Amino acid sequence: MSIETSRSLFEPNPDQLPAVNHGSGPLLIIAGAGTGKTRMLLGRLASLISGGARPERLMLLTFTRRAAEEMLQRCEAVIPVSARQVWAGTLHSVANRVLRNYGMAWGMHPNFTVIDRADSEDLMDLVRNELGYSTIESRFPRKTTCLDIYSCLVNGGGGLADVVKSRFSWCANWQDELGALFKAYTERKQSVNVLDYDDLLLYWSFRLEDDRAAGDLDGKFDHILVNEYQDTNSLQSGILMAMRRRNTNITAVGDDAQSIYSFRAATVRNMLDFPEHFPGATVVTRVLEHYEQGIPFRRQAVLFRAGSHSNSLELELARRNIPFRKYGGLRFLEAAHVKDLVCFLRVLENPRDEVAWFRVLQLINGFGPVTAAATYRHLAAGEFSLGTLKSFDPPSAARAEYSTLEVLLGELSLTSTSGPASRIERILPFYRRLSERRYENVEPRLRDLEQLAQLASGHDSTEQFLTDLTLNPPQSTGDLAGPPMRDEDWLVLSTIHSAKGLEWDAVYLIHAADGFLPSDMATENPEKIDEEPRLAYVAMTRARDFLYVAWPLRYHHRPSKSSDAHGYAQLSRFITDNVRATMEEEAYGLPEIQREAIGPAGPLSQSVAARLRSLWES
DNA sequence: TGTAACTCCCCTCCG
DNA sequence: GGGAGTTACA
Repeated sequence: MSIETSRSLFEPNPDQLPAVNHGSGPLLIIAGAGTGKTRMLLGRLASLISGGARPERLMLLTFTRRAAEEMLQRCEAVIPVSARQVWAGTLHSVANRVLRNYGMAWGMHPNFTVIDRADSEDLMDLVRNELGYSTIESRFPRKTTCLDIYSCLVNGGGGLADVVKSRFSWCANWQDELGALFKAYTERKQSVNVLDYDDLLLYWSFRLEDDRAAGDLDGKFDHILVNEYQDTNSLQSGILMAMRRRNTNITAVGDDAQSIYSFRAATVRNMLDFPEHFPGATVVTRVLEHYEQGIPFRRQAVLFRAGSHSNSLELELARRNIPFRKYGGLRFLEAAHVKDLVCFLRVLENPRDEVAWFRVLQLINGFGPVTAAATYRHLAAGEFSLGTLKSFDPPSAARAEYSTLEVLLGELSLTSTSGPASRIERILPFYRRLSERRYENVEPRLRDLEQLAQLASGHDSTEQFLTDLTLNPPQSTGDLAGPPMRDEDWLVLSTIHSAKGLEWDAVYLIHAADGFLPSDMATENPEKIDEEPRLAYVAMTRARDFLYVAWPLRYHHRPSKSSDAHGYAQLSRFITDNVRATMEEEAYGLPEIQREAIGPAGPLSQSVAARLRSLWES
């Protein structure tokens, strides 16, 4: 990257100077889309460092991984060494860092495993089964719902009764059972030494309730900078307030029209209340935007509401050999075979990890939930020493495979094979035999696993590798059309949520039709309905110069199993043609499918956005 | 009693 | 492709 371009990533325009050069004390910057909020925040960071602030005493927080990645890259381009010392990343990853650094002193078990959403659901399910709730006649909420309620409760505050009543009213009959379930879930996490995403924040937050600990931690950071502040929930803003109990240097930027994370209990209130939470705050509003044909693929993006909305488009793109990358939707780590292998590593690292044991053990033919539970009890009786596996007696049909597994785990626990990559290499042959029985076509799966080993080779310790994988998972690799590295140009497909904070020259918003956007899944209460126009606003304002809003004139219902279902195919061909035409500088033909196509349109997208805005501001 | 195999049904968004 | 529910087999 040349010096000019890297400088321009930071160079604030005159409008932004007051914010960038703000002295001390709390500062809130409210600005709309496309006004360079991130640039302003990075400009401020650079100005703090050049003014003598020590990078390791600065915290730079965001709410999505992509935003964090982008900020870090831009940061490193200008201040390479210093940027790496800044405590930068998603709130969750910084929480992890805080807990790994100070957790021991706070009496935490040092080797905790961070579990992702799917693992949390499995653990919740385990506890739910034990309490006998899964066999109750009238249906108890399913594990996903249970975890949603739980998460809402801890992130948003308020009591169980309130949360259930206001957001999960169909579960009102189960309030007592839910309370008992959550208690058991919490205790179980502690006994098996795992932290879920919420715990990362909760542990941090609880620790801050202690005056001395809070004062201590507060004193370690001179400035805290927060991006996308409108997406904080009350747990998160509580942490920020506690971190600024004495030192009041905090800078937050946000856009009240862009709050789209209510399912994470985020509330715009936090931003509106900023001046109250941080007395003496300076509030800056306004600002600017800028401009710039023959647009390469990578400066174009196709956006949609739900991951599955692009399925047919992906086929069409692959058929025409247009390279693309998809963000959001199914991730690498959610693939069953990747999870299997990760669970091997997890039991080696933390033998108390019940969920991981269940997964590993049930790979064996003849092992179901009951035998797996018996094995775990046996392990527990032996203080979780892997050696006790030998003395467990499995059903006869499973004996041979069980003993292979037991020997393998024994070998892997030796220090000579402690690196994650070498462990994966040793597990693979065993896993290959198991998966040839389970899956039709194992080759692509095994390639994924080699990719995993590749990824692991960058880490010395298994614990560090597992944590990194959970907090910063790789994007799906199977989604690349054509040979991935043939050229550096690819089209971006992304859910609207994952596109937040990013911009492209040309944006195609597809399935802008009732039931898709707004989504028919989001109608249970007024707040969620309000959020849909905000999402549309976010999607449209990702476009710098060209915005296309497209939807099929007709959806076919229920011809299931066919990729032509739902009128997707026609839409897909239209988008594919246009993406290519845009890249080749041909005419931008607008076939009949596009009713209210909106093109050359920096300002126009803004005006449409403004019109939408009036929907919820009135 | 526990496991495997079959069916049907429904498929958010984030860390 | 996975979850929930049912059924057949050891």
